[in-house]
Amino acid sequence: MIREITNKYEPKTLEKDIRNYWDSINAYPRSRQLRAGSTDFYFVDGPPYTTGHIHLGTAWNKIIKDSILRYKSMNNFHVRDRAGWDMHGLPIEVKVEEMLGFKSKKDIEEYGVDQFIAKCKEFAIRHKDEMTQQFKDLGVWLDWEDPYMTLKDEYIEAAWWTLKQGHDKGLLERGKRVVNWCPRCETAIADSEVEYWDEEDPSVYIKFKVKDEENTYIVIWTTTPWTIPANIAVAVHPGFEYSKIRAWKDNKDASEVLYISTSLVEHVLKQGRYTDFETLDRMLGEDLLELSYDNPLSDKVPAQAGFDHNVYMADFVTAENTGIVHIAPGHGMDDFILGVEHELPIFCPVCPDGRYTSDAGEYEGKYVKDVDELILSDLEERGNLLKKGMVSHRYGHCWRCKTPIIYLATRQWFLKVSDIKDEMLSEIEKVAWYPDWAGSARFADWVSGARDWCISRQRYWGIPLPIWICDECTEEEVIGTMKELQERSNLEGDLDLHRPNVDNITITCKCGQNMKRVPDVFDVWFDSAVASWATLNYPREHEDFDKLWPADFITEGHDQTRGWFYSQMGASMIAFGRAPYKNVLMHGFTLDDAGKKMSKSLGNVVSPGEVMDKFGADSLRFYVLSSNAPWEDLKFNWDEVSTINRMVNIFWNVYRFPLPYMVLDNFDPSVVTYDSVKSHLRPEDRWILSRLNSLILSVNEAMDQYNLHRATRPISDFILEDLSRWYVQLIRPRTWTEGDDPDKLAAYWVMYEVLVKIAKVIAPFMPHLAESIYQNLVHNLDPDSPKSLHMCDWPVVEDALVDTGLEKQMDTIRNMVEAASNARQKVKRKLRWPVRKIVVSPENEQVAQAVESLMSVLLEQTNCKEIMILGSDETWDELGLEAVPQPKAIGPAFKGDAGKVIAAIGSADVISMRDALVNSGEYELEIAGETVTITSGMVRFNETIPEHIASAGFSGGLVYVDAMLTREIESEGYAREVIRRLQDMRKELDLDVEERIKAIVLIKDERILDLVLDWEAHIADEVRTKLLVISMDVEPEGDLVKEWDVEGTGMKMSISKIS
RNA sequence: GGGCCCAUAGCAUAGCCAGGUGGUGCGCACGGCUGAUAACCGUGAGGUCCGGCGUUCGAAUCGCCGUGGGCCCA
Repeated sequence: MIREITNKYEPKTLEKDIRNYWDSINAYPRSRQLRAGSTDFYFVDGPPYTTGHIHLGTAWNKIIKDSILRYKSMNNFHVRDRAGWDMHGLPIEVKVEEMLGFKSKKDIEEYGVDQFIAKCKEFAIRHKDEMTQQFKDLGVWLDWEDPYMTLKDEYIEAAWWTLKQGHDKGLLERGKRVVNWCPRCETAIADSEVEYWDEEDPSVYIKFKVKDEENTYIVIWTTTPWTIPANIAVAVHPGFEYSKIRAWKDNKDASEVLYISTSLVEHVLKQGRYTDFETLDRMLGEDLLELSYDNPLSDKVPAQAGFDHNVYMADFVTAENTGIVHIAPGHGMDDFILGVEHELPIFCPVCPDGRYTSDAGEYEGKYVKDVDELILSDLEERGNLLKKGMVSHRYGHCWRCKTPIIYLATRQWFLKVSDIKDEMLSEIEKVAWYPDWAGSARFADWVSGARDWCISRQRYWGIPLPIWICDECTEEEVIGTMKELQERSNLEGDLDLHRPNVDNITITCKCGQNMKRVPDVFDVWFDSAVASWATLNYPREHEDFDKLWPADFITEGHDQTRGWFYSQMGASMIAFGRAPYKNVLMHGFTLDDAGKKMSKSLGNVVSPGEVMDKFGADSLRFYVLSSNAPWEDLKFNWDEVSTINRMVNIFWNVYRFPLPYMVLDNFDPSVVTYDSVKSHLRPEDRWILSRLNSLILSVNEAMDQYNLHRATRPISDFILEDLSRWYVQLIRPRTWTEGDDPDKLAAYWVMYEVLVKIAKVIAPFMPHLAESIYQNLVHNLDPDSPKSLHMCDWPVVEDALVDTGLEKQMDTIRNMVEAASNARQKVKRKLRWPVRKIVVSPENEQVAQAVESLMSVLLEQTNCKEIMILGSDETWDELGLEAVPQPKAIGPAFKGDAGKVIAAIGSADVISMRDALVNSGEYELEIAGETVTITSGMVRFNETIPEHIASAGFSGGLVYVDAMLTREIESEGYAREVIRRLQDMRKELDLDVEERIKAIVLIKDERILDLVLDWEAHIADEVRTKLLVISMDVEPEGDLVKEWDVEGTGMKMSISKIS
């Protein structure tokens, strides 16, 4: 049996019950198994990092995934969807360090690496479990029971195996490079781990003394004075013009000679407060090559004495500051490249912890970021400081601990991505990107600028680099699997592949000596990079990989362009030479309602839990899916969520509305079928069925393009506009009839059909609500039906039921009803009062036809007794016509008599005047016995509308509402006024629908009493009275007595229960 | 400094690719309905379509230059 439902939509309990039900029947695994054997749809979950609670963006991400997968599954795809977790890396180490109160790597070493690793693992697993629950609460169906986890052995093997492929292909390289370095974490960090924001730093102009030229200097500019001890060269642009100038401050005798870019001479001199200058020479950058200079701090940094300091050419020099760039090959990317090119010393006198080494002489032991002031005063002492100031500029920071990064030249392991860049670019074109520019513009741009990927980290909690190096002969070997490691190390059984255990495993080199593992771990981005095969347990197992890989679909936020989209592409190119995915949907970010990033410091963070608490998961889901195109940033707005919630609530009411009647009538959809009601379908029934099928079609089209907003918005429109505001209003009277009325059964069948199909259509987006409707309306009646809606097939569009012409007609009718209602307001006639007549002046034949075929709907919805349709040139004869004289035309023609003519036009017969002017263009007007002829330009005609008639326009023409009162209409109107008030009183007493009452109505006005009495029997029926007294002398008394003012007439009514 | 995206009423959005009188929802004001009723419906007021320049008979739409926001990079 169909059951009635609660009055209010209560998502929290409903959703919880549904999730419990899913658990109890194993709905998720069954729904997947059901499709085994069908076409596979291989989805790879971008693994969230296990640091704690999910935020709105993560929720949105999983909601998109879940909606698409549910849709695919209902469309008979066999969905593969292991959830994934990113569980290694510096972020977790940093959190654990914070918990343990650690400040540096020394603390970790003292605490014990094995214990530290254990803490990290515990942290990752605990958070994975917490986050799993939060995702489940959103109704997200992924394989939560058997997720892929980057810390598992089989996963680590996938990473190892991939690196081995890189090694075999000659793409793995160990080399000294300048890397982003976090001096707190004491590790290299990837470009993608650097976070930029504005910071105040010194802005200094420094003079380097030119060798063998008295009092002559090259002027450079820098924001990192601490790199001056490591200065090896300066660079100029070969094409720029430079000037050699003599400059002085007030006293020309104390002048200096300076080399500066010509265009910047004045700027620099202003900085140094020089008062005047003269140009000695001008030259191109390339002419500066023979200059050499002294490092100003060479007395403090003895190692500098051993270096030459010369000028070099570089294209990266810009015409800013001085046009000459200070080069420290140990401390800058460009500097390093220039240094390698010219075989300069890569001088890097800084330790991993950011303190100077003994190579830095007197600066040894000082933290580089602390010595800026000291170095500046040393420079000043030596007369090398031209200007010191401050500047606010973008500076990089470790994105975990927020420490400003420095650049250090260190030995690291690299994957030579730059070697395979072109292949990557051509693979990008083979992938379908949604939206297109995510791949063709954005991703392609990032890849074309890609540099070699530094994959080594000097840390603990990560996948250890599987590289073993011989102590003796420096032979390198990369291990690809655990089995390989067992063989090479002569160890048996499962090996712990994490640090520190794996650090102790040695293997024997060809040369007979021991090989030791390099101590580094992988950059954590490499972990998730291998997800598309690691989640299939490749290379340990091959079967799934051969069948499924590459992924059919992935989706992540646009920050992952440089992240997971890229890391996967890189790793896959190395391992397999092709893209690891076929379709990529890039989604946006969640921002606050002002479009600002949500952040703890701004205090504008909204958690998904908060939203679910207020409105439930389904409303949150529908909100994030419908409010934006997926690839646009979502400005979270509470009001909009609440609007969605209102829509869902209306849907709940729509669903609830027919249930009491169906229950009362024992409606059974297995007996009442389409065939049995087919011949009783009204036009509005056929209309809503057509709309329903058209809706499914548009949802299909949108979903095929992953356009979730274009799928969900029409659903919401359908529910509000078509179902709630129209269809339910239309069928209301039919549900009231008693007995086996075929007209009523037809309405039931249609409503049932619509609800069941809509439940299926909303299933991907609002899975809980959809399931609960399905359980009540389908599974509840038919135990053989699938146990869950999410095991059902997606509804097929029934072309035979689609009638777009009818949809258009209904649209017209609705506009007409609106116009009529508008016109009623103008004559102040409530809808409760019938009107005598509505006249439609249609714009074209289609509109007229719409009125003809949907006449019944129009009559009912406008509460009107008769509809009249005018022909194309016809005007309604009850409208008056008014002649408006045109003085502009009359004046010149009649001069002094114009006034008389105007007056005569006003009193002439309007109809015959118009007819004559239309037919012949002339009209004979009589003025005081004389006849004058006027022409058509002299008069304009306006329709005049009588007071009881109002008109309003609509998209297809004009409607006139004739609200003239007749006795019948007044009588019906007053009767309905009385009925409404008695119903109101019933409700106030909270009576049952079926309950019978006694009612007394006292109306002192005899005329109105008389009018109401015409409808006495009808009133008694409508308000279910056993005894009804309507009179002018029986005093109302009983359970509830009220006085009313009905259109200015006082009435007193009472109702009482009859026991 | 560079790449990509975004900017339309108080708020949120459609329209932009394929130029032709800018729609819709929320909120607001007024009104209606009355056994979906702590629900629902109608009407109305609200727009230099971010700014400027250009192309065109005509620009929210196309182009260029700015401004602001987002992501990514240097």
